[in-house]
Amino acid sequence: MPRKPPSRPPSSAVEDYLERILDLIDTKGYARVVDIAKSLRISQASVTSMVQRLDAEGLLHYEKYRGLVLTAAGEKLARNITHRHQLLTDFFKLLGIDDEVIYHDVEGMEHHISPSTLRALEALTTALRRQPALLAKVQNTLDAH
Amino acid sequence: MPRKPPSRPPSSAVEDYLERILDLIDTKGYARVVDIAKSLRISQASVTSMVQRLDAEGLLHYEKYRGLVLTAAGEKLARNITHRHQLLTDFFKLLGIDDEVIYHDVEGMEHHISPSTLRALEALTTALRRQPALLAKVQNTLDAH
DNA sequence: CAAGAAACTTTGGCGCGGCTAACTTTCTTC
DNA sequence: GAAGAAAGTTAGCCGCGCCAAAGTTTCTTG
Repeated sequence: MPRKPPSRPPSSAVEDYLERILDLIDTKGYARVVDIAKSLRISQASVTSMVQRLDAEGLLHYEKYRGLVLTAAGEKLARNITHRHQLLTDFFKLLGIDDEVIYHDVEGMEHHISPSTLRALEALTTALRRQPALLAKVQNTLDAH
Repeated sequence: MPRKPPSRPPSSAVEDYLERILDLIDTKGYARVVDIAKSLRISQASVTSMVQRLDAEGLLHYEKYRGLVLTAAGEKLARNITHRHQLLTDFFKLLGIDDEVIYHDVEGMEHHISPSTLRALEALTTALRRQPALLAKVQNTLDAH
């Protein structure tokens, strides 16, 4: 059995990179340094060094000048992150929050939600979808400033 | 009129400090460096330098070796932060999430919630309090793993 | 296939927010 | 009021995650 390095939980930055990389792969078939950089609005230099780090951590395979692919562990992690992002977005969408605001808030909050909190929000979202009257009430409260 | 420095929005660290400082003042009457340090589980040295910075930003008055008091601006900001923290805690409490988890999650998320999202959560919390049946349903879903 | 363009990497640097160690000031206690 | 304890400060350092500038590799195109 290969020895696992101690590995602390992924930082917010690591989660952001994985999320974008998976999205690029799912939509374009591959993830280039230049695209990751544009997507995250950071420099290519920053992307290169993070990609090297993610390779060292076993989350992706990186070949200098040639590109990268997620490992099984990296893809699994990335899918969890994406799922969490989607659940949060769905929940706030249900509350009628503006898309721009949702994007901003989810981007910041997603890294700090525990699995159990996420499950609770998921259950709540499901329950609320069946209570449009309640949601309408919330909207009224908000519209009344 | 004094010229306002450009001043970016407060960092998460700044918000954490203000939150603890206000809490100490409200409960003990004053906030000493040593207490802030214990409360945030960081060194006194770190607190000293942050306090100097908060003074420079006009959020508190600091007198070397003698202590500190919040300015009007600092207290107002701190109360907003505390209010936000409390709303989030109340909301998750309603969902039946474990206290430890709430504490952890709120600590991380609170810095990333827009006012409009906060208002929506507040309205939702109010509406949900009147729907114990719905909340029970959420609990059932969660208990069923 | 040569040469310019585009992509990528390396190097060195910076700000933030922490730290320890050493020092100074203030408080306490006898 | 002297001396030790406690609180506070300063100096110097570190890791993270970003950057610009310069160098290297790969792609494109006439």
